[in-house]
Amino acid sequence: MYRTHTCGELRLENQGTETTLAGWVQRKRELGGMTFLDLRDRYGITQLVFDENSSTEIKENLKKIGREFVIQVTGEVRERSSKNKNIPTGEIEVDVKALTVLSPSEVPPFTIEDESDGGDDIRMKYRYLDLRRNPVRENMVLRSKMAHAVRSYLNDQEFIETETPVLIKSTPEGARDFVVPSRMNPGEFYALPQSPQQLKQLLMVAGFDRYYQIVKCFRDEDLRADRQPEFTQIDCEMAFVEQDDVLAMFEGMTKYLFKTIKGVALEDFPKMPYAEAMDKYGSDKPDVRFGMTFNDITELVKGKDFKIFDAAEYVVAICAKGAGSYSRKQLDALTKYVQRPQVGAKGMVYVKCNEDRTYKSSVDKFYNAEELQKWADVCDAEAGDLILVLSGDKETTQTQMCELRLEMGRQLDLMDKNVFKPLWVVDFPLLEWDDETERYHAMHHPFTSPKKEDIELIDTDPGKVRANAYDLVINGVEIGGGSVRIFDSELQAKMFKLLGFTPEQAEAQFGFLMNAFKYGAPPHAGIAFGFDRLVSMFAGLSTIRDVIAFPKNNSGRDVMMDAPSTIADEQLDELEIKLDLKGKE
RNA sequence: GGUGCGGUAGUUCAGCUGGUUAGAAUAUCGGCCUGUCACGCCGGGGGUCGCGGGUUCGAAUCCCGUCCGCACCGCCA
Repeated sequence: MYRTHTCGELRLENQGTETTLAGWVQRKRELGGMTFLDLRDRYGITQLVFDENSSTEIKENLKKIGREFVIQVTGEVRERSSKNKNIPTGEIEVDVKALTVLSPSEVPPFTIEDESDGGDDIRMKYRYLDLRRNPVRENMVLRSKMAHAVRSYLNDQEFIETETPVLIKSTPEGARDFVVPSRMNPGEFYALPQSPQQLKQLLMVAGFDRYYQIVKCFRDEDLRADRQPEFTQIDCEMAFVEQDDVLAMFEGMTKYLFKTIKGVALEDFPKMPYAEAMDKYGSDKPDVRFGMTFNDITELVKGKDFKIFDAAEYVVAICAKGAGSYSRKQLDALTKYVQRPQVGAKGMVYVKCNEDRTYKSSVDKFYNAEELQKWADVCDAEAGDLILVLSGDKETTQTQMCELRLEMGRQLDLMDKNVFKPLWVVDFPLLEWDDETERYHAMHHPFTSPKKEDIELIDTDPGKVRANAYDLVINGVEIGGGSVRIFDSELQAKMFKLLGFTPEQAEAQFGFLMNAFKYGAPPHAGIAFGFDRLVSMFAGLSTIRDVIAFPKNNSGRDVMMDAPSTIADEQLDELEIKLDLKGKE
């Protein structure tokens, strides 16, 4: 037996008992005549004591032991003469009578402590050491608990957890596929699923009624702090439901998670149409923890000889409460912020609302106090507030103002990460015009159903058609999204045509789904949650990397395994693949 | 594909308006220490300043290129 107790288990009431512990050496403290050693496992830390009375053999062994050695000790639990209130085992220690080195360790490249001295780079290379650290392990434990809670909730609701294949068919819509060559079918490739979308719809045709899966999905696109090439979805689908049924079910699941895992009781989630989200926040994933909503002042500012505003399609203002005391320097920094290429605004207009009800603005030359007063009225600005204005074409300016609003939210400390404000964004457009390919793309995916009342517009004004599609947004993060699907093969064919597929292409790509719909497809709808983002939100992190055991770096590499890598010529021969790398020697 | 920031001891960083022998903390090694718990004290070792080129009497420092990391834009149905 390697151990009788864990390193987090022993208490004062265990004193006098003989115990055997095994774990990693956290730290040795040598005081000459005696030595303290902190022994660590995932459960905690227990202090071991060695002194004059220890055998020569133990003393010899102890000398060789360094950080991160795996050792096993047997000894008696006794009360400490000086106690440590900071750790649960702080009242006891183990007087060691036998010591075995189970496995030595080289000096680790960074310290295995809560506040490690290691940077991201080195921690990823030695991820197995990083995972020994409490904060990282706690994230993984949180993830495990959340997955368990999800299963528990959905099982109680009669959902069937079903695994779908990872080797599937490539589809040109959407993100780039990761692709796997088939040895038995030379020249042909599987694709890894971007999501099990069609498969779960087939499960509805199969009559499964309620399906879910916590499943890896793969997208060969560039990475971000919140985007990995392989990531985990809580993937769900229901039959004989309408949009509101799905929202209610998964609002329930989200509330259940917040309640059981974080002890937070969420209020009912408001629903906001996409159009409203864009008008008020300039984003389809608004952070509604704070207001500072957009005010369209386009008409108000025209005809005063300020050429920039006169030429603008759209002029938008936000009111930053209490920021009227911003210095020239701070305002210049804000202007610089919106002028960064990532935001791309040409400039920024400000209006300070002074305490004496006068106004100081960067456009005083063009607008008098009376006119600025009107702006302030529209923006609900009072003395001590700051009005910020951007202008240009509507879409671009909305995006830029969205960035500025978030930056002001950060500067004014309005984004408390312990406050959670969820909402459903609904009524997304069905289609999105793509200038590059000069055709419409499905905004969600090609199986999303249009709103009944908008169906006529499909032939006349496709861009105006709204979809039965919805996103769950929490604190400005897109946590989940889904839609009511098309279950009528005629409507589906129409959609494919609209998206530029010939009937032959549609048949080749999605024939299996269209076929299935010929055999009695129930009305169905579904949703998928970004599980990594949900966990990172619960953990209070802005990156999903630290809630993934073995994440990839910014360039999609696993720096620990050094993947991807080249493969042997024999492997290529078997696959009948010949490499011809363009642009590389 | 693009923008920004970064790369200096095992590690995290300082140094960067060019100028003696490139520093600090921590880790590590040695010595002292019987109640520590971030133990303490004393001492030692440790550097291709990412790489290549250029400017200069002289480059960690300035310039160009390149590689790598991070954040973001594009992209992500």
